[in-house]
Amino acid sequence: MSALTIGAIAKQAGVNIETLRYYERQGVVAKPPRTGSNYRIYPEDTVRRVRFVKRAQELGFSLKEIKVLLALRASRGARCEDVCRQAPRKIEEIEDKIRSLQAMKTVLGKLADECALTQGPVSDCPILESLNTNGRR
Amino acid sequence: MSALTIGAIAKQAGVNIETLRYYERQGVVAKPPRTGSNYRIYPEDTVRRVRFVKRAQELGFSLKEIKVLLALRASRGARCEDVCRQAPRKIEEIEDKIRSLQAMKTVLGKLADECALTQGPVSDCPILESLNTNGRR
DNA sequence: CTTGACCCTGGACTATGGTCCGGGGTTTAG
DNA sequence: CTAAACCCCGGACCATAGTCCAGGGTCAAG
Repeated sequence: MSALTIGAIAKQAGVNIETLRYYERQGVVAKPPRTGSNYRIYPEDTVRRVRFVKRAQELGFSLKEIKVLLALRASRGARCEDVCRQAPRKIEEIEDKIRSLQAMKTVLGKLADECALTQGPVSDCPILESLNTNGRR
Repeated sequence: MSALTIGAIAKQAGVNIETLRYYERQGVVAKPPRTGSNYRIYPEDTVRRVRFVKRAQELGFSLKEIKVLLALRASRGARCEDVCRQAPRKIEEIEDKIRSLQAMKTVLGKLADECALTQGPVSDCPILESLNTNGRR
């Protein structure tokens, strides 16, 4: 039920074995205990943690940032508030990204709408016009 | 009013000169004409284009993707629709990113709320609990 | 007890997105 | 005219996030 080899973790988490070793070097995944023959043996929930890392990456967090996110738990001497104070800052960062993406979506959406009304050649294309700068090549 | 040197563009767009030359190599910024002494002279709107690139990058688009975005205009033989068909796909990608970010924001927000109610030591911290896996170092 | 699947390490290699450097020409202000 | 400031190119170098490889040990089935 516990004690998985690196290969099993990799398979379950959908990552390369090398990636796990890399994460270990980078400190985003705990150094697991070793068997007598020096094999890593991971607690089962490592899979969850790796998936968390992957998810966070998809959201634009770097490994360094993810380490910070996870370090929310690492401060052994801290009190809950010390840890949880970090959350709002991260939330704001996320909100900023969302706002930026929404702005871009709006722009693209508007252009696409205008496009739908324009049956002409490229020269009339609203998207092209909006990106209009100069010729490439 | 037009004809800016690379240094002027860089300054106005807030990027390094090297970055502009790099963008040129990568094809995200048009190769500008040269003076007799081989200096690049850029049309003024290059600044807008570079800013667009920077903005798009902040939204998680790679230079390659940005090239595609900009290539919406490059297809000389295409009609408007051919170009604008690309937009919805990009919009969906953006929406996916937004959804992911919102999900993460929700999770973080919930945890932060729980945190506010928890005056205890780290051992009681909801964030730590949620990230709970195993010890590092 | 051998074979294949798995694991170990250290180091090289990849791609992306720049950034810096040397060596050398140009332009402009004093 | 000269010096500072600017530009050119090619190539090295950096960080991030992996990925691969060589050379070698381990484990489980037959």
